[in-house]
Formats: sequence, structure tokens, C-alpha cells
Amino acid sequence: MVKPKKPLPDCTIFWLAKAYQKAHGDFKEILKPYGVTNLQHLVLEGLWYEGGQTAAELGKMLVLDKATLSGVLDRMQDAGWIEKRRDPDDRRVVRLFPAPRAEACKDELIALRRDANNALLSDFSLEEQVLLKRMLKDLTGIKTD
Amino acid sequence: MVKPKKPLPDCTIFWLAKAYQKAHGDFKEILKPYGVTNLQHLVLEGLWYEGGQTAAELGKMLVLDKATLSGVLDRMQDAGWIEKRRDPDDRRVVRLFPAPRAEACKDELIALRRDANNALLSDFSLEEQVLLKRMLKDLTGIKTD
DNA sequence: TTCTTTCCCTTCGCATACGAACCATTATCC
DNA sequence: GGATAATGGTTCGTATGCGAAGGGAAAGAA
Repeated sequence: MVKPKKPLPDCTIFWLAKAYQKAHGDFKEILKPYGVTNLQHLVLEGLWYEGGQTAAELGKMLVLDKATLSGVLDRMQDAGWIEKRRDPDDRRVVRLFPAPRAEACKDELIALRRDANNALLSDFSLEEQVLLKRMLKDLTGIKTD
Repeated sequence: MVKPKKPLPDCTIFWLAKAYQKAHGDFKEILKPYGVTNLQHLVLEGLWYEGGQTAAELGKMLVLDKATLSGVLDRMQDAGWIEKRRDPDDRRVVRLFPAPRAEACKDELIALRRDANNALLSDFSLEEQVLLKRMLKDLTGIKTD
């Protein structure tokens, strides 16, 4: 009795989803002890790269819907990861800054993502790694110049 | 004034997420007129491949958490896409079958995924397409034999 | 046979994701 | 200046996604 081996043959969308779920899930486990989710970690990296960004700017940088960001930022503020400050010049705008809790473990958290990426790609040759990254970027349609 | 161009340089997890989101979003738009979601389409393909599967079997085939499947199957039954039948020999089990509504547009729906995949990969050479698929499968850690 | 374990599925809780509607504020046009 | 448009955020609704707990049923052990 042979079970079917090929669920969805050649469906790249499917394999893309599963590769993402695997990488996402692994990183999620790594982050769990720190009390940060994947998306929250990404937000912190965005703010470390450039603090004082507005939610709209951060959403553009991280390619995230503003509706998604809104809830995430709320939870991050409640958890003490970030600070929200109303812009006095434009009261529609909320400017975002990493809070002390984030600065305290900044280096450690940044290392986690770097290590997770290395682990993810460890089975590939350098050429394959470069090619994979290029193809993934091409798929997103995002121009990085 | 040059805006920062590289959001998260060399973070493959990030690009994997965005590539997935793009492919998923595009396919979602294609499916919208048909009243099916991406996951529901996947479930239908699973059942067309082999009808009468249990939810647990389908979850293994599609690499989906049973908790996720439970809600999806409910909505698909309500929408008339599938039928749930209690197995008389093992009353824990629910066996799943495509409903007439699904059979009616089976060929059309299957073609949609094939076309979406072709569109997704159209910018890559055949060699690149093969390599990408292999690398994605490697990343999932799923063995397809 | 009865107790324990295992299995299938459902439910709950939390966190994405995103379209759409909405409010407040600023910018633009006449 | 005043009507209109554009912008920044929040909120709502719907659909994933998964860990954890729970209930019912079958299987295995004592």
C-alpha cells in the first residue's frame, strides 16, 4: 500500500507558503523566550535602522498594511517595546521610537535574526544562497535599487 | 536627500515572507470572483486528488494544523463546496468529499492555479524555475521522495 | 472487562494579514 | 475663506495559522 507522495506537484505558490511557514515557525520558536513575535522583531529592526518613523513610513519600509501595523504597535507599546509620540507639527502622525526595554537587548535580538538566517541557508552553497535571495526579491516585485 | 533603500538587507526570512505574501495576494485576487479563498482552493485540490480523506489525512497532505483546517472545513461546508460524512466504522472520523458546486467548476479552478504558477515564474528561465522549486522544497524540510 | 492511552476533531486564545469604512487633520483648489 | 481632496490612524469584518486544552471514541494493556 503506497501512500500518495506528491501532494501538489509543481505548485510553487504552495511550496513558497510552506517554506515561509517553516522559516517563520522556526524563528518564532527562537524568539519565544524573549517575549517578542516575528513581526514585533521586524518592527524593532525597522526602528533601530531609523527611529522616529511614522507608522505609514514603517509600513512602507516593511511592506505591511497599516491596519496590520496598528494592532502590532498597540501591543508593542503595551509591552514596553516602543514609544508612540504624537508629532506636534502634524497631529495626524504618530512617531515611533524603541523603548528602553528594546535597547537593553538590541544586540542580542539582532544577532538572533542573523543566526536564524544562517541556519536557514546552511544547506545551500554560497551561489545558491545568492540566487535564492535574488529570486525571492524578484518574486516580491519590490525594487531595492 | 536619499531615502534608505535597503530595509532588511540579506534577511531571507523577510524576503521569503514578502514573496509568499505577493504570490498569495495575487492568487487571492484571481480567486475572488469565484468565491473561494486560497486555502479553500487548496483543500479542493486535495480532495480532487483523493476524495474521502479524513481531516487528519488532509492536514498531513497539505501540511496544515488541524485547528486551522477545522474552521476552513466548516466554512466550506456552509458555502456548499464540500460534504462532511461521519465514518460509520469510526465515529471519530469525518470523511470529506467535494460537493457538486465544486465539481461544476473543477477544471476551471484547477486551471487557475496552473496559470497563476506560470505567471509567477514567467520571468525566470527554466533552469531557475527548477532550482527555485528545489530550494523551496529543501527549505520546508518536507520529504517528497 | 475496566483502565489507560491514543487518536480525531473542536474550541479557545492570540497574532498576523488585509480590504473597507471611518474620523481627524492637513493640503489644495477655486 | 470655504469646499474638496488627500493623508495618517483606528476600527471592523473575515480568514488564516498554530499552541493548548478538552470531549468523545477506539485501541491496547492489565
